[in-house]
Amino acid sequence: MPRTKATMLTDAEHRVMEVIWARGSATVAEVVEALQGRDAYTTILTLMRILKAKGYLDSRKEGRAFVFFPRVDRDTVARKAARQLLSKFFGGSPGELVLAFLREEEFTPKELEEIRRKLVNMKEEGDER
Amino acid sequence: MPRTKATMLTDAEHRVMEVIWARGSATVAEVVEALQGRDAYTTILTLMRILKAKGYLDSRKEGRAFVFFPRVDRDTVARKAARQLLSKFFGGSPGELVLAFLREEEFTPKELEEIRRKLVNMKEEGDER
DNA sequence: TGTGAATTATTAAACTTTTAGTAGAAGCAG
DNA sequence: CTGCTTCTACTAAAAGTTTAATAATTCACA
Repeated sequence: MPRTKATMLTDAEHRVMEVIWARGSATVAEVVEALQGRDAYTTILTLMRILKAKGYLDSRKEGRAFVFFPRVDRDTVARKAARQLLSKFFGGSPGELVLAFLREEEFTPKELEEIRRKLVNMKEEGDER
Repeated sequence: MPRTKATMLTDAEHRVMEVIWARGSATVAEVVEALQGRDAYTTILTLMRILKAKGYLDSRKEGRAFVFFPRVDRDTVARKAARQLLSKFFGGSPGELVLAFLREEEFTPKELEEIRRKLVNMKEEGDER
């Protein structure tokens, strides 16, 4: 039985993607710099090659170097990761996760206020229709 | 540079842990049965050995077979996984995640009501002090 | 045009994950 | 006690992850 294809970002890949999402695009050298030399140049190069193979990045030659840019946007990846977490631990329901955190009182007062406001807005919108 | 030790549950490990969390404890054979023969007996055995080495499970000999039981409870693991997701994608803030889902309106009305109620309770508790 | 710096390509080592086979121990059924 | 069944221990192979060195290429400029 072949192992099932892993589709999520690994930790190392995620570090690289964050840099490129933040900048819009980047060369290998730029990612290395942004990560403050955490990894060797060739390590980053390998990761970016893998990310391209996986479809997360694309690249075009620009002058001497390749410029890489995202093919998947951050929100989409974030949402997918969240869904996966939810399906594993929270019965697939975002509400369960929220309630788990609420139970632990792990929100800042400011966040709570923002969530309340948002909920009120949604209720009003719902009532109008 | 040695690679940084991965501490989270892998997918295969997670499947096994879910069975044992649900039952309280289980032998290898019981896990195999619960997973409906998805994996060979020895595959599950290997995973349970790894989980024991990682500290997620412990075991005691009982009759002919080993009975495995959790050393870490599900909520703790869930919360840790959630934290990791949050730190990767949502600025470490549970509120950000909630708001992301709220933006997408991915809650059921029942969940929304429950969250509202919970928020009101928390507000009252906060006001009393 | 040759040389040095930058960049990419190739290769791979060490470890983890996923999958499982085989050998051997240990208990139960006659 | 002898063989059957159950279970564990040992072993391992293929793929994925993380890390990086070395070789090859290419461009700029002296």
